[in-house]
Amino acid sequence: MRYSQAFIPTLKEVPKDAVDASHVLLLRGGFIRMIGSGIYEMLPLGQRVLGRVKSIIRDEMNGAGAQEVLMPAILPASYFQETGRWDLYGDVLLRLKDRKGGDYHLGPTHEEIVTDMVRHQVKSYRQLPLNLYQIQMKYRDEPRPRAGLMRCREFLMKDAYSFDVSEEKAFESYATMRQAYHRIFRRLGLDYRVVQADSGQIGGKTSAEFQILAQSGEDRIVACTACEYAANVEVAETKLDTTVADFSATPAPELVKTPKTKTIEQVAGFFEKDGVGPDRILKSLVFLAPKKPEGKAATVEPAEAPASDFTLVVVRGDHDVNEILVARALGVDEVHLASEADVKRVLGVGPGFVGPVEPKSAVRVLVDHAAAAVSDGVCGANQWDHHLAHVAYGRDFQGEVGHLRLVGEGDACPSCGGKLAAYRGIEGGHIFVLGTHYSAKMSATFLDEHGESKPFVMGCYGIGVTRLMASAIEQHHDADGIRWPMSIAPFQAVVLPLGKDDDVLTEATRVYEALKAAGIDALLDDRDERPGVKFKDADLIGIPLRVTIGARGLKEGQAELKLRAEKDAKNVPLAEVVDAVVATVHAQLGALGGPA
RNA sequence: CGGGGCGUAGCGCAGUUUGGUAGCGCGCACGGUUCGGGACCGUGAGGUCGAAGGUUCAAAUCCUUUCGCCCCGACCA
Repeated sequence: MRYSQAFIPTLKEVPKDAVDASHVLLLRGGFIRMIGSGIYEMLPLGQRVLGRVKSIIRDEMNGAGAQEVLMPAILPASYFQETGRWDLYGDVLLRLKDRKGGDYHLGPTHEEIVTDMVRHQVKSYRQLPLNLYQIQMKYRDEPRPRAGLMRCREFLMKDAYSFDVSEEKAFESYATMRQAYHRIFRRLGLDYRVVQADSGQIGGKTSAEFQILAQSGEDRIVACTACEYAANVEVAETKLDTTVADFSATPAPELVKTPKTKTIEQVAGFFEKDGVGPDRILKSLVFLAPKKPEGKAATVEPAEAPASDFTLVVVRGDHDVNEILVARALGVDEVHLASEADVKRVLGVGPGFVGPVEPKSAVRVLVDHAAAAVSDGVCGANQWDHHLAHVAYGRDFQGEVGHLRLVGEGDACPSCGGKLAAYRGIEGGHIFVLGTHYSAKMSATFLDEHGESKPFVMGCYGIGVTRLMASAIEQHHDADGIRWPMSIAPFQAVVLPLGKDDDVLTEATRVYEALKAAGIDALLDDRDERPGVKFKDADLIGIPLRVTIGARGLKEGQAELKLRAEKDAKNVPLAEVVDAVVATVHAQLGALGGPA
């Protein structure tokens, strides 16, 4: 491609709405443009990168035995109604009506549709296993789209679905996909971790997330520094210390006036003189967990919720409550932090002064192991502006003890006891064993070798394609711009002729043509621009290899070869520069584990 | 949905407090000089000031309503 004919609208200034590196650089580099909140169009450069990501995914999916299909983005309501997700999905589902008033929606994911496809066409165990995938736009009316391509309302997703005769076989399909995902993420040049995860609304019991490590990531994960254990903090475990407080030497509880000390920080500040840190403060949070009718969103008016719907959860001041674990302990789907008004109504005192010692109402009390181990703690006194010092679980308050907190940096690995390290991650892929969750609801069955009718055992496997494109930038950029991995760069090499000298342009064009002939995807910056502009643009859009040809070098028969990711350039005889580029491109692709 | 911020030329912004006929930088067009890290000089095109209503002799500016975007939180594959 000749730059003079290319549509690459780079920006010198940072668009004001962009914050994260990937967002800023995709906009500045002329890769994408926003059309509405969470809705973007791909400009030529973006489309090129996307094409490369897609082709790597296709390559590995096909290699793993999956077959590509394409399902509609616009779907009649009946399929999601069949499994109940028409109601469950709530506002996230983008709904529309056709001219006759019929209900439709844009597909947020396609389990129902693919299950329908298979139930109509597959009748025998002889036709299994089957793995079907598509790369297609997904639509979710996110409560808050953000960070450019990271969280969009329209986004490109690769979603695959496996169908097997048994749970055992389904796990084999799952393992195959897991391996394929490893190859895909590696070829994309991403630093990632596979972590245990919550299965969320999709359903199913076994799942793993492919988390791309990045400071800007929305997810928090922990990984063991000594073994393979890694998990999303939502489900992370730790080697539990189930020691219970030894209060034999603990003084009697003492009511202390603590005006205006509501937060842990303030309480710790107040009791600092007594040597009490956050790890000796008992934090009490009130959760509302109404049992909700099957398949319906919670309808209980908070103002009417009885005390029995509230739960007091006690954790150490330096710990955070894991709401998923609380919900699990209570046997409900989800819990919500109670409103301030509810807390006052039920416990007679506001947040900050609530405690587990003789609460005003008979609320259920759950105590985290670590909090139960505090032998001389401080907690809210259930009176305005008062805390209780010298309290201990077992003596001053009771409750059901369990694992309720978010695991974090420094906690003990549940599998080997080593130290866990905390990271932030971007969820790039998520793989699930679904079991018969969808097939049973949709009567999707086959006949096994005994002539018996059985539901398909399914798995599903997603990759956020557009999100991966942004993730790659989060991991590969510097102050000058993007540093694309060779495998997904919009061009593999850029040839920069400098100056107005006709001989320079002639020679640069010769090199460019030779690169193309050698199978290199090259860009020739033949624009009538000053050198600085060409350098800046090349760095910004992140082309991995740069061949610079100037008047001085040309006289000496030299070109300059520079890797975007490295600081220094080196001179290469013009006669050898094409070979050098070809060798470097192949070496880098090979290093990423792809075909060279 | 709660909190905060912002909508003025393609992009980034000033002007709003104290109403008076819309400005700067970049980009764009033309001419000239320049040419290895986003050059310089000159000329020029480009704006229903997010939208609607109101106050006023006069509204980007004041009042009301509304739409949109971003950030934090809630929520979320």
